[in-house]
Amino acid sequence: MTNTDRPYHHGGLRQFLMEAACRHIGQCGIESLSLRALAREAGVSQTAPYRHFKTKSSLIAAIATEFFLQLHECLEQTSAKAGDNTLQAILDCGQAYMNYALANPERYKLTFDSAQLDYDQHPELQRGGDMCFSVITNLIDRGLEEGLLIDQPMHSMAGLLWATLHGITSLVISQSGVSPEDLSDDRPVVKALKGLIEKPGDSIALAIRSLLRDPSLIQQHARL
Amino acid sequence: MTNTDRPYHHGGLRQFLMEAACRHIGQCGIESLSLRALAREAGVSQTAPYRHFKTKSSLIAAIATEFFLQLHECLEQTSAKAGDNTLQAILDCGQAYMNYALANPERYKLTFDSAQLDYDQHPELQRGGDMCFSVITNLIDRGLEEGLLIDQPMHSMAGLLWATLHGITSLVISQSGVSPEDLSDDRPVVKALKGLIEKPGDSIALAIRSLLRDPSLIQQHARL
DNA sequence: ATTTAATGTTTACGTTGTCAACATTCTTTT
DNA sequence: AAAAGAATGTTGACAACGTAAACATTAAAT
Repeated sequence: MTNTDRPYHHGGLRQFLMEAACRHIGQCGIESLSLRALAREAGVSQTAPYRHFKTKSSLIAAIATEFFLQLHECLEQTSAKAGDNTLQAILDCGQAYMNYALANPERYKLTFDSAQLDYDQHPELQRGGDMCFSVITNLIDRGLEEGLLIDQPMHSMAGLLWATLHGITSLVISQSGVSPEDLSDDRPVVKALKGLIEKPGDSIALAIRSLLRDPSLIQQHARL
Repeated sequence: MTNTDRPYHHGGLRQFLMEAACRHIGQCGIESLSLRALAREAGVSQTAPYRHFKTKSSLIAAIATEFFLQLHECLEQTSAKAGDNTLQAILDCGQAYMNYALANPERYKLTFDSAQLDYDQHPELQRGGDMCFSVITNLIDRGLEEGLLIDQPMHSMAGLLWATLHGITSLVISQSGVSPEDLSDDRPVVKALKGLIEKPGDSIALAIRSLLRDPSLIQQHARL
């Protein structure tokens, strides 16, 4: 007999666990996530979560998958808003990618953490990654068709763009405990990170410059 | 009384623990690193490691610090080898960064994992990062002085270059369980990663193109 | 009304990180 | 050479975790 008045069936335990886990991850990080603690918070026994998730890892995979779907939705909307302006769409999607990730830093980090997630065991994670990447590849395809981009393999340019966005985002997140106000000393690393944090649009624009057939086009979007 | 013939004093336990931990991390990842298991391997009691490291986290920080120092050494040597050719030095250091990281993927990942390491608690980690970054900033400074690079803030360009190298490296590492032979299906994500793995030099060259005052200079180093 | 399935609970195990107190031996000081 | 101090071990203990197996309750299906 539990010590609460909650009926025997929780009724929405799976959803509760995912939401509570997202809150915990956002506040305390993945390292201290504990199924037992989530079960206590839900007011159920410590092994009840195992009725909804085979393992702790399964819960984490579900959270990462959901994050991919949300990120994809955000990128699709951003791409659609830019209409026919391919360069604008690429810039906006880059900015949106970073904004979304930086609004959910722990979940973003988690989603690419091979210590926490085995993509081979979770095809839905592979599909989620594919969906997000397809927004980027579609825009690179358009850019190639229009002659906007240099004549390089689409996958190389899409891969580099993704790697750059991922790199900026990851570096900012890994230093996320340090706010811009704290970054007051004059260490070069700190100044570089401050630039990435405060003017990510400029960094993204500079990165995209490498893909442009006419690099001067970027000057309409950033002072480069 | 232990069940071995080892004298009471191990004699080199700290060094043993660091080396054994590096081997373990390289083979099985950070998630399953256990001080008790390392103590067993060393033939000492399970709390002996706490005479050399205040916490498990202290051991991990020591490993990351050592990695930074080794990476710095590698970058300094690579930069020196290129002599006066700044563009070549930047390209070579980019390649060296990736090569070194990809030869030690789990330690590289660990070194930037904010879930494992609190840089504020370990100033030696901050110094290690500063040292490595200084190789990059020195090269960017030279490039600016020579008129090789566009007229942008040094820290922005150095930050972007670092972020790009970090992004490529991190993405390749997070998919490191998938070898190029396995990447045989035609998913765009897989093709992009394959490109990053097989021709990192091209990706680095393409990225550096964005910083060059004369982008055509990169054609001497890659078919772009 | 009965059966099945979903979703809870209880009991248990092995493992972990870490603490405090004590033990041994190496180094330093007198 | 002896004593004191420091370094580095050991032992006993605690609280917590993830997970498994067996059992219990109730919601849904037949």
